[in-house]
Amino acid sequence: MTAAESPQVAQRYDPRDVQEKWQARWAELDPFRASEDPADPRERFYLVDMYPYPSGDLHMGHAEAYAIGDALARYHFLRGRNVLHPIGWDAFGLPAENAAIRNDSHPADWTYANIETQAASFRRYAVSFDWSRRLQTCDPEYYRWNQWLFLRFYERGLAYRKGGYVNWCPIDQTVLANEQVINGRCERCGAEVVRRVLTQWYFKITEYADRLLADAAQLEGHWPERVLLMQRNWIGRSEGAEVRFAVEGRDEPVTVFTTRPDTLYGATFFVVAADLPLAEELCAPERLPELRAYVEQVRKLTDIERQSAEREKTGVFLGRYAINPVNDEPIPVWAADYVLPDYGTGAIMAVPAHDQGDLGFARAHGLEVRVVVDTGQPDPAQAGVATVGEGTLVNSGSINGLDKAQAIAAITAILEEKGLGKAAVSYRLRDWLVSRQRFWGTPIPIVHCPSCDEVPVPDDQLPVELPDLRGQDLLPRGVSPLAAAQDWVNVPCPACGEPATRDTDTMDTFVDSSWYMFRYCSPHDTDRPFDPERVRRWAPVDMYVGGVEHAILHLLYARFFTKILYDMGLLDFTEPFTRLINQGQVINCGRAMSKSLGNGVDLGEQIERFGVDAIRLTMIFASPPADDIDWADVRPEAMVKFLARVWRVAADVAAADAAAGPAAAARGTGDAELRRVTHRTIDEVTRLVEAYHLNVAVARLMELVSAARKAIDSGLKARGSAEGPGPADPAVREAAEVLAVLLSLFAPYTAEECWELLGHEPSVALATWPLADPALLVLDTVTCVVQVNGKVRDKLDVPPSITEAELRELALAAPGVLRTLDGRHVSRVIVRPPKLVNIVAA
RNA sequence: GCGGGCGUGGCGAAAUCGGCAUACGCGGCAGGUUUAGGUCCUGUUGGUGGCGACACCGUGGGGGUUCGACUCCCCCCGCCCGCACCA
Repeated sequence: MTAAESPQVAQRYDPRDVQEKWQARWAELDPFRASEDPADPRERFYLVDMYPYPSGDLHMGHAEAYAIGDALARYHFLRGRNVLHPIGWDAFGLPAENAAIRNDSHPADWTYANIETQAASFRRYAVSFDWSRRLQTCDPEYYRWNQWLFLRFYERGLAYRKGGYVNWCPIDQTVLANEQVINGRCERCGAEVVRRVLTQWYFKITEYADRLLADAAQLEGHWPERVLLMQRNWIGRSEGAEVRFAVEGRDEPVTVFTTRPDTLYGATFFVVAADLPLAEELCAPERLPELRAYVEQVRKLTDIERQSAEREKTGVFLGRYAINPVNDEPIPVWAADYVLPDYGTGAIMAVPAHDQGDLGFARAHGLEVRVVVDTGQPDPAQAGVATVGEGTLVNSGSINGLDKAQAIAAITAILEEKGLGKAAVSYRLRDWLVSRQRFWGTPIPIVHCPSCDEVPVPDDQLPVELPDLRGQDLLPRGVSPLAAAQDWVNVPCPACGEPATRDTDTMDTFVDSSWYMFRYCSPHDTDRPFDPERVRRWAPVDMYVGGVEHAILHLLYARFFTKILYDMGLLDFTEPFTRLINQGQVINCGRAMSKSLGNGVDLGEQIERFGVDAIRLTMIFASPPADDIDWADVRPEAMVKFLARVWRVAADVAAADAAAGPAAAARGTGDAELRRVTHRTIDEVTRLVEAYHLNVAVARLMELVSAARKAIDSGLKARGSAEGPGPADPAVREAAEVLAVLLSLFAPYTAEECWELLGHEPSVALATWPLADPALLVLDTVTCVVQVNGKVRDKLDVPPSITEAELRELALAAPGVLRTLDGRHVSRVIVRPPKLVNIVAA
């Protein structure tokens, strides 16, 4: 029997032909709207795909991410849950602004045009969004709540302004948060970041460092392990002690942080970050010119140069001595750039014998290296390798002979007793720098008044809307373009009414994305950022789908916001995303797609060629969700073929029904063998989807299609001789229906076509997920593998209920076993009924 | 350097608990349909040896535990990711 001969199906199936038809029907049906009815008995499920940045049309990466999210969302819909699956746009940001400068237009033009393009693409891509909740962060109705939240943070001391070293991107002409600097480069444009001293707004995320760390335990097992790990590393908690050193010529002692207070006797010099005002303070007057020259030199270095560990360690002696508090020994004070100004206190006690960085400095400048922990390893002064392991304290007065842990406890106790220090914790995490010197973002709702200083804009004056700037007005000048908008900047002080000026910076766009998942719950609320009642119903997000590139930035910030909102009493949970799955990247020929490599693949083109269903299926089938997909390795045409096979099963059933009159066949009857396959498929696909093994789920569907095909063809071949079930068999219809519903997770158009062919309406989206009949999952015979010394020598068909004794006897008599044994002595028989027997022979 | 992850056919990948390695797909091969090519359909496809029944080898390498190891343990090699003077 061949396709060409088949009387059942003459026409060919092209999945591209049915897309428009179903888009129109779905728009009418609106099947995915989440219900807010508190009386709705369905279990709620909240699934969020990370919202896109509207940089143009959707691309291959979006196609993968949303195919995964949509499959899961549709699964929960079909399981009868009240699913919230919203979409929005991360619509503020630099590219819009740069486009506006190029085109002499307003960033909003570019932004909203791209959003419309993407929205249309999402509809074509058949993603099951609740479109009524769509949000865009550049809408004043959205960003006014950024401002509202900023003011609440401000009231709590969590938003504050301070001067200090910041990361400045010379291309984008704005400051960046620490998290946005990757290997010393701007994460957006790749330019080398330089350090500048500026007064900026910060969110006090460091105050939440411990909670961010502790609550990560709740996410264990539900978030990818590496994301949790990256967050833990980023927060970088270290335990140690603060030690106060008196310094000649200064009244106040200088505090240092150390993780190794046990090595205090080994401190042979003292270093302060050269570019900290403290360095000048500590410097002997005659050494000042030298220090200043050095600092000048340091400033010229980029962060990349400065942080290179191979570089010779430079520094200058400040002509002063600090007093080691445990032995009153004077140690020289140096200024150097290997000590960072913004970690710990910006000053350290240097223990060259037991710290590699300090050792490098000591060797470069001829400073003493004194071993105080005997680790049994070679002398660091000779070997050039600091010893950091366990050992016994030596040269350390009262703590001699103790081990590392004992010594840390002892020294800490001594310091505390004498008021010279205490146990302390330090974090690598810095406060989140949120102000930006660019236009297309949320204005910071603060007014600067000559007499009242910082004055919050009153809530009833929110939103502070952006002024109407466009084109050249937006050129980066090192200060925010907002500063040039005189009409906008000059306002009466909300407190005293005298002339004052608005803060001209805008917020980091990561502020927008730190709480959008709550806004989705009541996106049209005009009185507050979100309705706590509704958020309580939906949130936290049950499933969050997005790329691992946000492992630190967005996810850390969103967790931070959630904790603040919890503290404000607006949420009753402390973690925003219960479960997280990362999708991999779509690459091409082994590399990320890029214009410069010319290996880009256009999503729209792929869809034109193969249709939406085939592209979605390609994404899902290629690999597990978290793995990268190399587009050079996949064959969308194979998916087109598969879809046509599925369709042909449904079409054959429909044709057989038409020939036989109205199908009266009873459910639950028909070919038993096919029914078993169908129900096993239901069972397995359900389990696989629950475990996110979507690629394997598709493989199971392919097997079901093959089984259905065989059942149909064998019946046709028989022609009255009743050799096989044929297309009219109820089991075949059952298989086709199950197939349509299960397939709808991945290929909604084809699923709809099949569902319709099988006589159902209006949409497979309103179908129910099938339940496997347990009776059909039990096999009446099982293949038992019989091994001799671990090698398969025979196979037996046995009933699943076979006893150990019976199976043992059968196995020992199996021909393959007898042949292999060839009279050898059987020393042991391991029987695992009903699937395996292993015979151990001499 | 530190931390983490991963190595399975020619390729993408499967393998609940330690129990038939390579499901499913791609590619290849053979056949059918076709005037031909393509499409489509069917079969086949880890390696070596053998006409064959079969035998041996085989999940990066080496060792171990076990009746039995892709799976657990130790050592090594390779690749990927994160952090990288954080005191």
